[in-house]
Amino acid sequence: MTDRMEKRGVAEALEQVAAFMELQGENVFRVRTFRTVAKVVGGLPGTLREALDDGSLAATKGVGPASIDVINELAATGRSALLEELRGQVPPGLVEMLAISGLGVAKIRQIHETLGIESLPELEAAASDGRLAALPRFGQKTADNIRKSIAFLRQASAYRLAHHADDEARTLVEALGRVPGVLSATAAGEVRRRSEVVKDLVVVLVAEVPAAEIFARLGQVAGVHEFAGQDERHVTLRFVGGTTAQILVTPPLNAGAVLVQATGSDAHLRQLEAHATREGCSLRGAALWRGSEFVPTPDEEALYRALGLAWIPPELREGGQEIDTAATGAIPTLLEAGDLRGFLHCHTDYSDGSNSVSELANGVAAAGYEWIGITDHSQSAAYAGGLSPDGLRRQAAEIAEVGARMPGCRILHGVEADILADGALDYEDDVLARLDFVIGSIHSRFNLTGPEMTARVLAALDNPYLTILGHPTGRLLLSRDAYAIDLEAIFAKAGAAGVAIEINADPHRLDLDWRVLRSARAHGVMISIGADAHNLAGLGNVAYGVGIARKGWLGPADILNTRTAEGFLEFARARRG
DNA sequence: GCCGTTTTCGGCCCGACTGTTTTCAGTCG
Repeated sequence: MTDRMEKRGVAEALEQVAAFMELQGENVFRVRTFRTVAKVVGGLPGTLREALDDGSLAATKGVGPASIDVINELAATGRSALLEELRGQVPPGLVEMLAISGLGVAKIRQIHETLGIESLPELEAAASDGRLAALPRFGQKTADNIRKSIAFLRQASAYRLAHHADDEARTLVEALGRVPGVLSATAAGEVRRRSEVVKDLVVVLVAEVPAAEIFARLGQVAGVHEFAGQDERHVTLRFVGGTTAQILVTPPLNAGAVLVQATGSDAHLRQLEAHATREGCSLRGAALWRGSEFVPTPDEEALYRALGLAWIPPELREGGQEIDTAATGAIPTLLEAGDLRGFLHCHTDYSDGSNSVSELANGVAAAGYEWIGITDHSQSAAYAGGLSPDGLRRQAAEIAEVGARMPGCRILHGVEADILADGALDYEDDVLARLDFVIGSIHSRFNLTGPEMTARVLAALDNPYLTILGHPTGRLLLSRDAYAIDLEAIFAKAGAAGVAIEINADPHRLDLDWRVLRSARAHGVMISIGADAHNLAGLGNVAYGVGIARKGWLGPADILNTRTAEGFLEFARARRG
């Protein structure tokens, strides 16, 4: 198990404790404590073991002795007596219901107590046959919304977020790479394409022995529960816990063809097949053939070269223009993580982040960035501890003080200002003028109509202090759709006005979507990659933002935070006149 | 459950929307 998996497992157990307690009617502040501690554990920069041993976890604000006891037990045994006791007292199906939008603790308890419902299928039935709508303070709309939400959850459950898929794939690749006879193990499919959500885990094994021998050894891999759908090159592994993965085995001579086919989207592979046909070739049986002649493809370059194509980065293999472009040899240089000089969009303990200005700045400097832009929440975001103008002033003083001790990394003072319902930013101009830059984001009133939402954002773009439009569509992957907004209109105005638009790199958001990035650039919009980090672990979000930028064909010059601190400040100042 | 202190007990995030109701409880960000 990787360290990230261990932290995630413990964090999830703590979340479960909180959910069970909440459904039991436990004190809301006790519940909140377990949620807070779960977040802290999930956001630890190093391993859980280190944080327990050096006392840093126990010293973290919000983490007390009762939590440490539970975490110690989970770390040592993988179990928690507290959680198991709670499981015996509350039907686990009720916890699943907490994920349904519009259902909170009170309604779930009401449903449980009056209708005896303990599972999602039972709830779905009651929402359809009128029993739910007949309950006091329920109605037809509530029942319909619950039905819709259950359907959405079922559909979403086939996918996982990119960072979860990454962790699973990494664990799998490590384990499979150690199987005797395996020369290399590579995650393919959506993980390798750096997709925002992942349905299928696919791993390609290059082996020096026949596939059958490898298959015979897979049963010994830790956690493998059963095999399914086996043929001569391919097997589906099912793991304890329900994860499944497609495993492909290839001899070295064919590794390129197999990896290409295991990586590309259906659309990419269809286009590739059509291109191969025009070249007098075909991809059959996971190999490349020119007429009836077998063409060896020891790596991907060999396959693409044989078809008269430049190698295509996996992120681009989505069936867009990549094959036509590769035929002319003009695949652009894509953004690399190392191109980023500045770290943008992070929250400190001044609002809802868990680290101090100094801790974050040091973490960012250690990660090799030249500058960091601190952006806590603004005053209207009361639930996130948003800063009053006075809070901003105190933070400015602390940033100046910390900055004086850190010559290697410049600390810029920004804010993530709410865009209010009328499009105004959440401070008066004189407050915004004191900041180095401003990210504007929507955090409330999501239910405006498309035209209203568009007008709201267009109005915000008129504010000369706005530097970057944050998470522009508000989507939460697998949980909340983007709000209705006319992105083309936003792009046109932002491009003309010199406002950058964010790729929010939080793996729950990845917003802008990669599919619209080329259109944004065509309108002259500068793109920034915002980590939206709430703790040191959030520094790792940037990799997902880089993946999305690459999927959108963006290069270093398209990205605002590849500039020096001074270059970035010039961009911000250019609008202020 | 945790914190902080005017320290061992009181307070902890709050305003707006939704669907129900006909004045507001529950949910959400």
